[in-house]
Amino acid sequence: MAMLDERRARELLRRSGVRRTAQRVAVLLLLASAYGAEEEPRPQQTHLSSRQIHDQLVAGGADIDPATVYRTVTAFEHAGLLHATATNRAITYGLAVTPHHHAVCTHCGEVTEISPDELGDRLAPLLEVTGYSSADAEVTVHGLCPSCRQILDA
Amino acid sequence: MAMLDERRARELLRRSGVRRTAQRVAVLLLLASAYGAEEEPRPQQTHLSSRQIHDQLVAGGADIDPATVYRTVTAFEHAGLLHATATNRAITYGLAVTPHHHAVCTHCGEVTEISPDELGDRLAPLLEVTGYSSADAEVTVHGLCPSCRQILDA
DNA sequence: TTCGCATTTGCGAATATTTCGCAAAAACGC
DNA sequence: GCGTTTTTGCGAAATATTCGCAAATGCGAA
Repeated sequence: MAMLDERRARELLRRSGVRRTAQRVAVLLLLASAYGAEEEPRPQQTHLSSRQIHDQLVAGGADIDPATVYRTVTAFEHAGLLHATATNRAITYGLAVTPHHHAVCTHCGEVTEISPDELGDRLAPLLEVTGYSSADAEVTVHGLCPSCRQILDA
Repeated sequence: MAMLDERRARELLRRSGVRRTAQRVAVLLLLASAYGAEEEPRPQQTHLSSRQIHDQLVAGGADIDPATVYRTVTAFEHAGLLHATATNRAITYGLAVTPHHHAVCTHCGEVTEISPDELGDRLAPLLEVTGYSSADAEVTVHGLCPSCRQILDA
């Protein structure tokens, strides 16, 4: 189900210059599994807050300290493994293994994934303007999702 | 210097269906002034955290409670006046009077503004994919800014 | 493998941050 | 102006985040 198995997770960490520890692998796998299959009408939560990460890991039987989660997401973000998004009033983290993109509704907070395929080369012109390289850039669209717009228009 | 004077701020609040109070006008003006002129080689900070907003207002002689700032940014964000971005480890807020766009460096946290003009119609095709309307959508690019990429490549 | 060094973890505690309830104050429509 | 509704400040509680340090772990070299 997950796009990332234990083996890949390990390699990813090594390549990213991050020491491989049980805790870090766990965080990585959890975030990977959050991506899961995408068959739901409304995508499930792909981004998790530090607290959610900790809670879910503990619920899954892992033994990890909250402080470690904080340190881990910080390290991961610096290594470019994660991507932080402001959702409602919390910072949530999503896997950034492959550049991918999001649309975040400013009203309901829902995060919709946009695959690079869907985006095609519509991104390149936009990046040109910024000087960022498309290799490691991600785009987040903030706005009203279609359903919230309907509600608010009423 | 600011793109927003007292008069405009008031009108903006009214149109947004937000009650006009001294505190809210102050927050709005502060964020507007954060935009300032854009002549610096490195853009100054255009997005502020709740704490920064409070500190700067107090430093400027205003009398406002931290709790009010929290409530205000929440209200503003809902009204579509602000836009939240995850920067480093904090949520920061920037004015969203006119849709505008950002590039956030995941390494140094710097936020670069992209004007709608610069973007031209490069945005529309991207929004098509999401179903979001271009009227109220903003784009944030996350990645390595050119200078951080150089540093990290070394 | 085993050893040694550098990094990471957990823990406990110190700090920050954010939310809440409530009474007083301020805004808005009439 | 007047009454109603919303917002504010305050104090306190609930959460969240960071820190220091000793023990544990990972990783490269021998």
